[in-house]
Amino acid sequence: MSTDRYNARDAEPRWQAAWSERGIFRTRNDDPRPKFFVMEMFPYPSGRIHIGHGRNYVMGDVLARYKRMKGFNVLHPMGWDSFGLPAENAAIERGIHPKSWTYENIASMKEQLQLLGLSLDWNREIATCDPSYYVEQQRIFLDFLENDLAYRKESEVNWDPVDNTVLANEQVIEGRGWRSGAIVERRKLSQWFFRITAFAQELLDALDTLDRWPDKVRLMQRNWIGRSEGLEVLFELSKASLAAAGTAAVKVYTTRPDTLFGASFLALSPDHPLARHLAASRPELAAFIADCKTGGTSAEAIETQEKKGFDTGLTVVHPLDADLTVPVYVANFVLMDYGTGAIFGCPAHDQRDLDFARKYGLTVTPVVLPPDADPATFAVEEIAYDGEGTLFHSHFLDGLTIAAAKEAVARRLERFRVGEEPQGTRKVNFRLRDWGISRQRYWGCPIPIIHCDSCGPVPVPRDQLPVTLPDDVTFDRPGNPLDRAKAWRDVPCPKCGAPAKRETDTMDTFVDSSWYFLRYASDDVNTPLDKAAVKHWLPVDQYIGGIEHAILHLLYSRFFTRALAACGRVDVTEPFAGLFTQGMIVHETYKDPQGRWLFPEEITLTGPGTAVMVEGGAPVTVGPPEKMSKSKRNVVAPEVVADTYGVDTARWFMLADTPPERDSEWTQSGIEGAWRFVQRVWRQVNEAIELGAAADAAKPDAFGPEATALRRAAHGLAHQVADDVERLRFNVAVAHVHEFSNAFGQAIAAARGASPVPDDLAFALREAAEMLVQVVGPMTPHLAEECWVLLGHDTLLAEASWPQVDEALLVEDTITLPIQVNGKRRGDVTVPRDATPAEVEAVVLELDSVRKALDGKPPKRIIVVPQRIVNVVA
RNA sequence: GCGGACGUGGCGAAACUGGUAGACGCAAGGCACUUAAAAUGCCUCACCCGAAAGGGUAUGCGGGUUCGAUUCCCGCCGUCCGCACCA
Repeated sequence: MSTDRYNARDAEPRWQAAWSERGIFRTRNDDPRPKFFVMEMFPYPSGRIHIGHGRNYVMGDVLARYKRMKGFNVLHPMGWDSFGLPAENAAIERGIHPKSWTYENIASMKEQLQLLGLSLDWNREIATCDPSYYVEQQRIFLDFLENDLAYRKESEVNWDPVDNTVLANEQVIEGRGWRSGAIVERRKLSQWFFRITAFAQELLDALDTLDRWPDKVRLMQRNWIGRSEGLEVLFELSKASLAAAGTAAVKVYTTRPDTLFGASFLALSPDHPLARHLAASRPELAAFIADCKTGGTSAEAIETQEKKGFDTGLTVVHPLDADLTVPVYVANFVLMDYGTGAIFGCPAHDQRDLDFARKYGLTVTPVVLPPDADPATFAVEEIAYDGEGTLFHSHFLDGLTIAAAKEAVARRLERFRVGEEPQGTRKVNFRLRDWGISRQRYWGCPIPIIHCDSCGPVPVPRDQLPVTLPDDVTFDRPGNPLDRAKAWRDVPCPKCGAPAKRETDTMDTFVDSSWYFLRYASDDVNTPLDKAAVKHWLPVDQYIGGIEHAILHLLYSRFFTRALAACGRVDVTEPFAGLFTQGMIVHETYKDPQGRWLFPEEITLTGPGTAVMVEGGAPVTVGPPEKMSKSKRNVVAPEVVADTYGVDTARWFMLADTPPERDSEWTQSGIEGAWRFVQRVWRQVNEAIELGAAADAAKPDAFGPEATALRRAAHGLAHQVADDVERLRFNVAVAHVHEFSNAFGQAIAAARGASPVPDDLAFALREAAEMLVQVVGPMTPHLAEECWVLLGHDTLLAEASWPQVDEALLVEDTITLPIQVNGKRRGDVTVPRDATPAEVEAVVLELDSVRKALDGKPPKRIIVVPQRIVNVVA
């Protein structure tokens, strides 16, 4: 029997081959066991991966392997989010076709991923750029179209006037095109949209049912959907303004109808129809509107933009007091696509309105009086008041709370009429916008539409799907190659047969990832969306991925699932029952004296925060830990770790110490610690086999204290780690394994001292070794297989069960209670587990430390918390 | 600006629903084994006073509730994240 080192380099490929040969991770839909669907967010095949990419896959793998041991039919699939801009950039920069670039990357990344020993069902591997995948996406598009969930409308895009091309937001850098450097314009194009807003309320409400999602993510989605309740109010134009306006009234949206008596201006969006109407005959207004259009759409451009207004000279009548009129401005900060594109300004109670009023000399009338403020002297100067209070200066609202005033105004305006319409209408608004999916790009899923001059946009007949991307395209010029692919583009109209053109826009890649989890359910490539299989597998029991997808990907996926249900394609509404957002792996950064980034293997650490270069010994600037990235070179290649320490060491390290939702720092000493532990398990199992009972030894009738202690530790381990893994507390699971290993080591040392080893201890040693191996199986699967063989098994541990826990061993007969006097610990006492509080009290009062503290006086009170603590109040 | 989270030894952290603060690991120091080193095993390791026994102080800071607070409440300070002209 060998107690040499465990040779990961030899063992790991062997076991990976064994798993693969036996096909044990192949999942069948007709398996009768209860299902468990665990998946990690699929990667974009950008090229080589680094160890930082591996953390979420390892976490998912631990759960998948654990659930298999617990008797579940586990689905743990993998795929590639393989459409996207980087492939096109590679084509432009290096002349490689996006398709070859993508598939080459998939091949090498797959090899690297497989190195990690993940228990994936590669039979269900998908790539979103494969026609066998996107054919279904095109069908879904047509389903959405037929169910009024997809539509076409004009929308603004970033336009590069030099390259004559549309730019994605991330290609606009400081308002300029990333390649041409030209100032980006906003231009309107006809584009396809998915009607996610139809589900706004459902998507919001259902967040409450997602109790296994992080609160943070639910909150982010809630804010993103952004529901607000308010009132639409018609402001009639005053008589003098009617002719110029050419309309009878302007509709505004407000969430603060209570402050209506504080209104001092109305502001229209530059895109508001009335603003445009007026601009037609007023060049200075047209110029103002044009001026509003310059500048980027980015957040910081908007933030720094000065708030500007243009006085139209028109006035409107106050809806609650016909004697009052309010001036109408056009203002650059009013958005056309939220509410009605027009607002009323109440400067006293809205900071932005106040700034605007001060700038243009408008009146500021406070109408909400803060509690305890004096109505005679309260005034708003520089800071608007948006707190609670009661109404004043507000006629029939005076004295009401804000909530009551809102209600009173709504009731009154609902009864008033402007023409046929009620003057006020309660309205719920959402911040959420419909999802524009058109991208003027080549490397994406083609939109299955043909544009005909006489028939308009015509869906591609379903029997002609998929519309596949043409391979014969060039990237030597800016713009979308599909626009130039004449042979592909020019087709007859499916309806009338006249010459027509294909839609050359492709879908946003977020569409690809919005239903791939449904695709995994099917094990038949010809039925990519299999309703019965989806019903069987969905929802995903545990989804694991980065927090960066908290909003878009996860919201789009939720929408897609609901939309598909509305189309009758699936029976589920929420795709992900459990969500976990894992932290990143970070690593220190290193720079040479010239300021160039260095790879970790190019430096030698010489102390805390100091390092020198391996070659030449020049001093190295050590930077703080940051997300691993190729550009900063603070990356570690998985194959290097596998070669040096073995993959199990890397897996153990990734799970240890840091809570999985936090960022974890990759360090040399940390990985060495993990390596030592892997070796320790190997050694302990070997020693336990040597000292322990034979595999077929009968269980002794009785166990002495030493053997019992070890058995308690081993059964406690299996119990604890099961709980830890279920709750994804991998760092705590690792700590519990360490704790057990310490106890195991002591038992082994004790056994060494005995000769011969008593039967009960020998049995316990062997049992403990078995349990340890089973428990670490999900975390360090190769090591566990190797130990499993040593233990005499001819099966695979990957197919073994989780150890049976003897519940009786988890409870002790006696229990040690800490004793406090006045809340300070003054000792402890060991009592029978089932001792009554009175019995405990009696024992406690006899304690020297307690007597000393009481100093002969009777205690005021004794609190006995059974099986927890005793507190004596002196 | 709005919303949220977090703050515990030299470091990563643990502490279940208000009940022994610092489990477990890393680093550091000591000892054993060794010709020596590596590896391994054992021991020490929050801070202050003390030779020790023991005592005191400690979970960002200040209050509060409680027999008892890392945990609950209020106010500050700091760090991080999300949204951001949303009427």
